[in-house]
Order: sequence, then structure tokens, then C-alpha cells
Amino acid sequence: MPELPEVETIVRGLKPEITGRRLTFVAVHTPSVVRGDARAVEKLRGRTVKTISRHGKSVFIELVSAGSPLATLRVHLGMTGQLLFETADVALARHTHVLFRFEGNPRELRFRDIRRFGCLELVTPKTRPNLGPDAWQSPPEVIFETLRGRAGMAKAALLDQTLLAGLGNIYVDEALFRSGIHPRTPLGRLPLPKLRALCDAIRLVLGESIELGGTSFRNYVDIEGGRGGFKGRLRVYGKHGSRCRCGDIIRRDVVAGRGTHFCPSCQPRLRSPSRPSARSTP
DNA sequence: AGGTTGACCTGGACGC
DNA sequence: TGCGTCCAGGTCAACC
Repeated sequence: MPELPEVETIVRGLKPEITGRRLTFVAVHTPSVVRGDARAVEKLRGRTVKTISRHGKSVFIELVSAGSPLATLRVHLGMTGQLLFETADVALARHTHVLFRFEGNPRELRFRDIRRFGCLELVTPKTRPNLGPDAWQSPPEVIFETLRGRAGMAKAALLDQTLLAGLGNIYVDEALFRSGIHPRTPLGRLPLPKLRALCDAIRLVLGESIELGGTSFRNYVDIEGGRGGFKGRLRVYGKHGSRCRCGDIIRRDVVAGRGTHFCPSCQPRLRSPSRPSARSTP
């Protein structure tokens, strides 16, 4: 599942391949993967890639054309989306939905998505999705202030892209484990040092994963079809039933509607708010 | 308003 | 072998 580190890896791979190049060919084979008018995407032909960037799990490709306003193509990979560079003679893999060719680049860019949760979309500043600050590129202080005092369970809040953009199920579970926070803890009740530890853990897991080219749990591959190396560093995600380093057994519960992996010993529930004890000093 | 559930979609795992 | 069922989860909508 492409989350922030996987999308970052893809964007880093795409930058030298397409930046400054003119789009010579666009073919949408599956119009339903395009939000809005699929023909508008095909009409990008002739434009030149000015920039390619990432915000959260979204890829943004800005294309310019003399005398026309800037066009911004947003690509979201959903759960099984892939952006692959292949020479045109390589047979199209099943579930390949959109093709792009660029002047001076012998390979073509293919958008493939088995489950079609991903999408392409032309966006304007007004129709850009409402995303919170990027979980990797934002200064730690911004992330701290973003999460501070928020209502709702930690798991749900960290998955909320309008709050903080980029984390998905894998990295939320890993960051909560590394900071010793139970997924059901209300964010607003975290002691500030604990919240600080959570922010540090988010940076730690994202940085480590980006360095290793992301996590290939099921379908994720980079633009060359290569797999990410972070899977071996996972400590709780997908490890329910096996033993944590502390000796306890890692559990899997459904929290905020998602499979959630945690160690009950390393991530204890917060005690109920202290209230006067009936049995205190006589 | 926080929380849960279902829909979307397909492949893979599992049980009979 | 082959069929039915369930599960995975990013995001959105509908509901309690």
C-alpha cells in the first residue's frame, strides 16, 4: 500500500525521467480511473512537465504550455496503484489504465492499479484536496502543534489526511509502537512529552523507510518494479500472534475500522482520569 | 462531532 | 479442482 515513503520513492525516481520533458502521447484505457473528464487528461499532450512533487500520498505533476494556464495532474495510488517505466515493446500488464510518453525518453510511464482505488485528476488551487501538513516535509514543531490537543483516538487522528497528510495504516501502527502509545488513546490526553515522542517516532519511521525505498507488503513497487526494503524493519504491522521483543504477544484489533497491530505491554492503555479514590487515606 | 459501517475493487487465502 | 466466502485497506458517504 503506497503511503508517504513509497510515494516519495516514486517521485524521486520520476523526477529525472520526466522533468522538463514534453508529453508526446497520453492514452486513457480505463476512463473510470480518472476523476472528472478523462479526455481532459488526454488533452495534456503537448504540454511540458514543469515540476513533480508530493504532498502526503498524492503526486502532483505541473504541466505548462505557451499561452495556457498551468495544468496540475494529481495521481493517487490508492492501495494497489503503481507508476512504472517500461519500454513500449514490453507487453502491457493486466490492470494498466493510463499511458504517458515523453519526448526524448524511450520508455513510457504506465499507471497500473489492480483494485482501482487510485485515481488521476486534474486539479486547480480550488479543487485540490484538503490535505493537512505533510508528515515528512513539515517542521517537527508544525506536526507537534497539529496533533496537540486533538480530539479522537490516536489511530484515527493519524490516519486523517486532512489533519496530517501521508501516514497510512502501516506507519501509524509502527509510529504508535515506537512511541509506546496505545492506538485508542485520545490524542488530547497524551502528556506533552509523549506527544513529542510520537512526533519523533513518525519522523523516525518515515525517514528510515524512505532511505530503504519504502515498504513492499503486498503490491508496492517503485518505477523500476523494485521492492522496498522497510518490510524487514516492521515491528508490529502484520506481526500479530508473534512475540514482541518484550516477550508479550502482538495483537491485532480493529480500531477506527482498520486492522491495528500493537503490543499490549509496550503500548498500555492510559489509566482513567484520576479521580478521588473512595478507599484512599482513612 | 466522534465513531462505526458499507461501498468501491480484485486477488489471494481458506474451507468444504 | 473448483466453488463460495472472507479479508486486505485508502477514501468517501451515510449513519448512529
